[in-house]
Amino acid sequence: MNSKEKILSHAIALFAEHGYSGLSMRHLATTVNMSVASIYHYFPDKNSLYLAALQYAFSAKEQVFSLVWEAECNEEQRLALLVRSLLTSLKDDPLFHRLIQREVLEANAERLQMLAQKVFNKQFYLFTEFAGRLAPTYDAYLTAISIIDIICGYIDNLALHKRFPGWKADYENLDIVAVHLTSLLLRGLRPPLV
Amino acid sequence: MNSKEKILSHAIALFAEHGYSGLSMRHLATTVNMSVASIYHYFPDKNSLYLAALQYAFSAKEQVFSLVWEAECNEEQRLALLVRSLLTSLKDDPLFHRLIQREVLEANAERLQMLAQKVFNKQFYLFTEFAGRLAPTYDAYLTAISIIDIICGYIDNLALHKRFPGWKADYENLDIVAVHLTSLLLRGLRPPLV
DNA sequence: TATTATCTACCGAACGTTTGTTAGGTACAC
DNA sequence: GTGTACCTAACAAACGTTCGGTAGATAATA
Repeated sequence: MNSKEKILSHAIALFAEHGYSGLSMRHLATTVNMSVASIYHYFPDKNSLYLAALQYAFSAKEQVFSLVWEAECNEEQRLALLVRSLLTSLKDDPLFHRLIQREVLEANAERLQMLAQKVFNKQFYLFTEFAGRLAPTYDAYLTAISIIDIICGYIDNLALHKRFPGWKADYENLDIVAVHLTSLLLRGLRPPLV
Repeated sequence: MNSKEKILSHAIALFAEHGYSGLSMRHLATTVNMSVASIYHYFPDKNSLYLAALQYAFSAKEQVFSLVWEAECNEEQRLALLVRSLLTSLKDDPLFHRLIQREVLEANAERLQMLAQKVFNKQFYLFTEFAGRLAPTYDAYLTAISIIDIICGYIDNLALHKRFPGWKADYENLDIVAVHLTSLLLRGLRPPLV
C-alpha cells in the first residue's frame, strides 16, 4: 500500500468517526505518521481529500451484492440472502456504515447526486428489478426502498434500540434478525388477501 | 421568548444543520444578535449549551403520540394512524429529525443512554405494548423496532432515494407512502400462513 | 425620598490554541 | 538536472473562552 492509499484508508476511518469538521489535518497526519505538508503533496485541500476518501471507500463495496443477484434460487430465497448480506455487510463494516450515514445526513444536493448516480446507481437498478419479480403486485420502487429502509433502519438505530428496556442479546444475533425481517417482508409483499 | 430561549431555539436549528463542531459560538451569536460573551452569561460552555438545546428540543415532542395511543379504534387502524403520525412529524420538523439523526450517529454511550431513558423510554414502552396487541404471534420488541425502523428509515433516506432513477413525485406524498407502509406492515405482521 | 449597594443583562477586546494552508528546503531517484 | 517524496516552520484566520467593564433595574438603608 503506497502513501496515498495509506492516507485514504486512514482518512476513511477518521472521517467516519469524527465527521468532516471534527477531523483536523494534523490529527490525520499524526495517524498516518506523516507531516501535514506531505498530505498536501497528494491532495490539494481538505475537501478534495474527503471526496477522494469517499470514492475510495465506496469503490471497495461495488460488487458486494453480485453474489446475491447471481445466486441460482427462487426470488423468495434471494430475499433471504439479500437481507442477510445487507445486514452483515453494514454491521461488519461500521466505518463504511458510518461514512454513508454521515454522507446522507450532511451532504448537499450535489454530493447526494454523485452518491446516487456514481456509487449506488447500478445496485439500485438491480434492486428494483428484483423487487418487481418478487412482488409483481406492488410498485417496484416502493418495494425496493422499503426493503432497504427496514434493513438499514435496523442497523442505523441499533445502538439506540439496545438501550431500551426489554432488549435481549438475541436481537443482536443477525441470524435471528434476518429471519424475522425476511419473513415479515415475505408476508408483507404477498399479494393482498381479498 | 426570553434571551435564553432565543439562544436555545436558534442553537437547535444551527446544531442540526452544522453539527457540533461545525457550529461556532460566533456564528450562533451573530444569528441571535448578541455578543459571544452574552451567550456565556447563560451557558458555562459550548457542550452544556448543546445538551441544553437537545433537551429543549425533545421536551417539545414529549406528547406527540398521545393522540395515537388514546384514539378509540382497533389496533389495525391504530397502526395506520401511527405510521401517518410518525411520518408526518419527522418530515414536517426536519430540524428535530436531523438533531436525532446526528445524536444517534455521534453520541457516546452515556448520551445514548440518556436519550433512550429520559426521552424515548415511555413512548417506546407504549409502542411495544401496542406491538404485542397488534401482532401477538410475534416478538413484541422486534415488531416494535421493525415498525419504527421502516418508517424512520424511509424519512432518513428520502433525500438519497429521491436521486435514484425511477423516482416519482408520488413517493414524496405522505398519504401514498403511509398507505403503502401500513399495508405492508399489516400483511407482514399477520399470523404466518401454514 | 434620596442615596447607596447589589444584581442582571449585556458588550468589546483580548487570551492562548487550533485551524487549513503554504513557502522553502532536503534527500534521493532517474 | 529534473522530478518525486517528504520535511520544518511559519502564515493568517478562526476557534472556545475569559476579563473587565457599562447601563439599568431592583432592593436596602438613611
